[in-house]
Amino acid sequence: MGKESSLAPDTAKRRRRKEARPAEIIAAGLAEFADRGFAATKLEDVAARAGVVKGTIYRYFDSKEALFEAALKAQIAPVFDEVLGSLDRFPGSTADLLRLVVPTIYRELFGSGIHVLMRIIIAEGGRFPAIAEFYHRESISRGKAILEAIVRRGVERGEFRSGAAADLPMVVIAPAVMAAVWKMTFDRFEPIAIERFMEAHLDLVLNGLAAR
Amino acid sequence: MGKESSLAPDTAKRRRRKEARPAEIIAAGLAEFADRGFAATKLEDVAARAGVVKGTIYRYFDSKEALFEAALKAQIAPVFDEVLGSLDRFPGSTADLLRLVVPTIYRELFGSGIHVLMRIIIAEGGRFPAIAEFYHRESISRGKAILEAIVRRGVERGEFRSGAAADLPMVVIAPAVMAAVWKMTFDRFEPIAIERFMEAHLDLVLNGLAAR
DNA sequence: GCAGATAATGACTTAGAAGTCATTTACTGC
DNA sequence: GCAGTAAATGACTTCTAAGTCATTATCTGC
Repeated sequence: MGKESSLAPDTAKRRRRKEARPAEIIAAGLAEFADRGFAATKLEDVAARAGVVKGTIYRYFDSKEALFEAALKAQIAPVFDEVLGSLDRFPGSTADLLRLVVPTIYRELFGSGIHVLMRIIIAEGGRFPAIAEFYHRESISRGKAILEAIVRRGVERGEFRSGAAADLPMVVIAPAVMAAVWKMTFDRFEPIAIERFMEAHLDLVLNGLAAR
Repeated sequence: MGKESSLAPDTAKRRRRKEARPAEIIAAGLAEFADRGFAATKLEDVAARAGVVKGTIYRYFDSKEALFEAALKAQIAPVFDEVLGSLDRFPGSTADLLRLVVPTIYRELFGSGIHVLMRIIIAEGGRFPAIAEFYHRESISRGKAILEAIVRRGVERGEFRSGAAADLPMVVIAPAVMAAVWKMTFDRFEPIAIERFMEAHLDLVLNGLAAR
């Protein structure tokens, strides 16, 4: 953090921090957008949360919309690519591979800010097609490719049945999506235990794909 | 949709239709709320769509929020109850029962306005907990009960394995939820074929639950 | 320690949408 | 047909939040 040569560590009220501001404003914006939606979010609130004043936001972003798009793009991190390559090298069964990958997805979904992102995409995707398209291209389609590769591996090695489910590997991850949706809608009224849910998910999927 | 017939002798510009207005305004409101969200929806637009003027809305609803709640409550129709009773009487296997019930759910989800409702609940649930709670109580928890009854039947008759998936029957319907979410976010960029998706869904679930 | 340069501020303007209400007009019973 | 009524209107007020900008305070190099 910045420092000052007075008594309290950070007394100056107008610290100039050109480098740090955008990221702080983006983080504040993302949080506000996530639980209010684009239209209901006030830049005044975003500013307050970021520890600045509304006018400051306009030094770094042209408009509310520009901040919105910047915030979402900053959050969409394609971490998938390396996984695809390492699939070939995995030594165990494909069931074990799924037992490794599925919990990773749950951790990503519920540990990081991704389900926050999901809510925004669902809520605002219609009005910001560019964002939905970007997210689809950068994250969703890659995740899908990985799933396809895994299921194909299982079929090729004779571990999984071929059939309708193997042809549309998306269904394999559906319970995780449902859990995320539940978390953001009904969890207050009827909480779900993610750990148990994930076990049920794996139980269903591994048995559903397994060759007889 | 309910528009005025411009040819017919319906020229009067201020028809008084006390009975029909509320339903028309609600329908218009639901449509606008669904693709704009609560905050971004303008009552002026709702009025235009309903063929009235903004002031008229206030004859029937106290506020934008009141209209919103009325619209959602009108759409939440608990059609589940009779199903629960008829489960006992179903003659076939539990797999066949699911092959009957799952397509019904897909038809409900995609044929009627339910996935529209879903989007609103996801987008605005945080700001309108009363609505989310109502929807959960009237629809979700009943659907869940039905699923539980079906899976229990399968286990009791020795058709389904008992295990993690059978203990949390929610996972069984997850792919339908995912399909609905997909429809409202990425379908423009990468359309999914609901029919094929449903087959993959049933394939995965029936095999995943089946006793060995 | 001084003089630019510019990050940050907060008071301001503006736009747009919620909500109000006096007036107009269609319908009703007589 | 007429008078009373209330449904519907549209012009109005009010309020809120986006976006602007002249001023102020902090930082930098000298």
